[in-house]
Amino acid sequence: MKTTTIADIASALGVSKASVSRAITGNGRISQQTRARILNYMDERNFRPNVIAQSLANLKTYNIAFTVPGRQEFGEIPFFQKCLIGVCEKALENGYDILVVTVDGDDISHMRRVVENGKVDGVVLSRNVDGDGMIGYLQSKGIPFVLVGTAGKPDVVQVDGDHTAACMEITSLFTKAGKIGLIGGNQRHAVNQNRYRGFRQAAGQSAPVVWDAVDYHSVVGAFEALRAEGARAVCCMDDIICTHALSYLSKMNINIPRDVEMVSFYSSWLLDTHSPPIPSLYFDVREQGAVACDLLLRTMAGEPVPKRTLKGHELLHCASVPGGCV
Amino acid sequence: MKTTTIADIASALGVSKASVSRAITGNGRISQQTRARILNYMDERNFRPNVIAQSLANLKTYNIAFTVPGRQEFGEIPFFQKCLIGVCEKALENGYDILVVTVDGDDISHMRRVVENGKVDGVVLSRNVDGDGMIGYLQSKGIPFVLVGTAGKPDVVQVDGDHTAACMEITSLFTKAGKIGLIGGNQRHAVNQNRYRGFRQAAGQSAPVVWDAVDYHSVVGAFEALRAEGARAVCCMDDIICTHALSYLSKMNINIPRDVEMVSFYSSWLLDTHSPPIPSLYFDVREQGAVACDLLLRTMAGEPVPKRTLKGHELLHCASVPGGCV
DNA sequence: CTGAAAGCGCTTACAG
DNA sequence: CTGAAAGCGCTTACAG
Repeated sequence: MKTTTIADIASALGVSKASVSRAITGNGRISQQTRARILNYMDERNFRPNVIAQSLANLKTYNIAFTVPGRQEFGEIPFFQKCLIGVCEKALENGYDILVVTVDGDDISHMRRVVENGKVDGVVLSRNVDGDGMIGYLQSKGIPFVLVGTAGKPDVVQVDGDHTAACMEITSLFTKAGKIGLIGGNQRHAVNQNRYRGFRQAAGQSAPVVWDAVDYHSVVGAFEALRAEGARAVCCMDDIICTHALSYLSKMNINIPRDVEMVSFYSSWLLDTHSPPIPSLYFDVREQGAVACDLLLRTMAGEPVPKRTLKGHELLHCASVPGGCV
Repeated sequence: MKTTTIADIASALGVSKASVSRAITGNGRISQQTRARILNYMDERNFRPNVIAQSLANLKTYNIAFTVPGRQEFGEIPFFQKCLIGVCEKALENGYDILVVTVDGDDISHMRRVVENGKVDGVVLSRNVDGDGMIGYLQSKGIPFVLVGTAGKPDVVQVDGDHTAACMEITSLFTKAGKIGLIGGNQRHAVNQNRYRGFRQAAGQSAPVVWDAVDYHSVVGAFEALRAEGARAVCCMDDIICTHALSYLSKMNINIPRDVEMVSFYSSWLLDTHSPPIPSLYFDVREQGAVACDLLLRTMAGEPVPKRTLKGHELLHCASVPGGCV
């Protein structure tokens, strides 16, 4: 079926294409009357202007790129889904759509293609890995972008939970219980560095830490190492690590809290229903995505925006903290 | 900075825009020599044609829509991420990008907008919920689409795991153990209906089933109801249900396999590391996404494709099946 | 307030 | 094989 264009509706109404366009965009001078008549007619026919043509005329795409890790690093956590939804919600509200761009390790070729093909007006980065050239590339292209997460560079607009403060807060609840250890994840991830920092601030320089626990076996190894150093409480850097650890505890009949205290720096429905529930930190990732997208849109509109936005957290399952929370 | 166009490179090389275009697309007659010269020059300058302009000229967008549920139904499983990655991989290979479209309950307005604005050439639907008007809408618009999942309508191109066969297979491993019960999820989901069917085929008409266990408490209620009916083995329709159940068992000190056998119709890294590991079904969702996208691309190219593609599954943790697997 | 015309960057018949 | 021209569907100065 032939698609109808503004030319069709113009001739049907006996006006010019220009007037139709003005009715649609609201730009330029046009009488309320003819505008209403045109809009009304379009509504009846359920006409929608072709966005591609608008894009070409305006040199804007009404698309925003959102990065997700490629197949290797995807993981089993729904982080990216949640963030994506937040970004999507805000984008759709403003007439923008989200284009997904996969990033495999340090390979940013997909982003290059999308940017250089002129398919997006801006980008939302999720979870920055230090060392890939993404940020430098986007800056060199002068394309607006916002990061959900943390980057060392202070000139990058970023939105994140305050992991350092949150981890310090939850860790400090256990400092009187005895020695505390930390099972850390991938050391390259910026977010893990922030969590580590919070842990150190509360637990002190001598508290034992094991990095790069990325699967069941390395978690078990880390846990045993910490126990060997006399840890009374074990902090897990995220919910996956914690779940692995809990599954090991259950297998070995190690009791919480009698034999060890467990803490997680990241919540999960799994930890909520564990018995006993594990104290953990909750961040609203969907909200962070929405805020990031909002900042991006405002940047694209030329408004000034704060460089660093830190969203709050919640402390879950205080009841499981010996002595309770403050 | 002024963006460079094919006109720029044409004049720089002393040829016409038409030749440059022919060099890019490979369409039309052009000598190997000038083609190579043009391509070479473009490479050096790292020139990429503006896709938006190509879209308008070709009346193609090189975009594919991928649906995800909006914030209410998102859930804690990474299903959509995984599927999305598969779709993305295949799309990118073929020069297409993925546009994310959220669907909230029965509200398909976002899809309408994207389609009627002419922003996509085709769509990949994930997880169909019977009753929303999505399929009917897309058919009425005549836009090509493929479903990852199952729909009742035989004229829809669909890709899915063979849940019915898989659930029948795993259920039948427990039929001699005694009475089997099933904890079901949302009854409206097509995939759940398929799983139910497989369960029925293996367990028989009299086996007890409880539907709509959607959170910890309803799962516990369902579990107790089945036990009250004398179930020796309990099948969980997915990994979330199963994890909730396991967490209840652990709390109540109910032992596997002494007190009850547990089975899950959907795998998860959580079940893998549970002690003992829970027999479960594994489907490669990323692959399903890739296959769906491939079928869509072929449909758009006018090739005939099979209406229904059923991908295989794996049976995980047979060792936990009493008597082992066949 | 309204229309005719040029332009966004590319493609593709149509003539050479 | 190559170029000049028209066209994809919309927008926006520029004149009325």
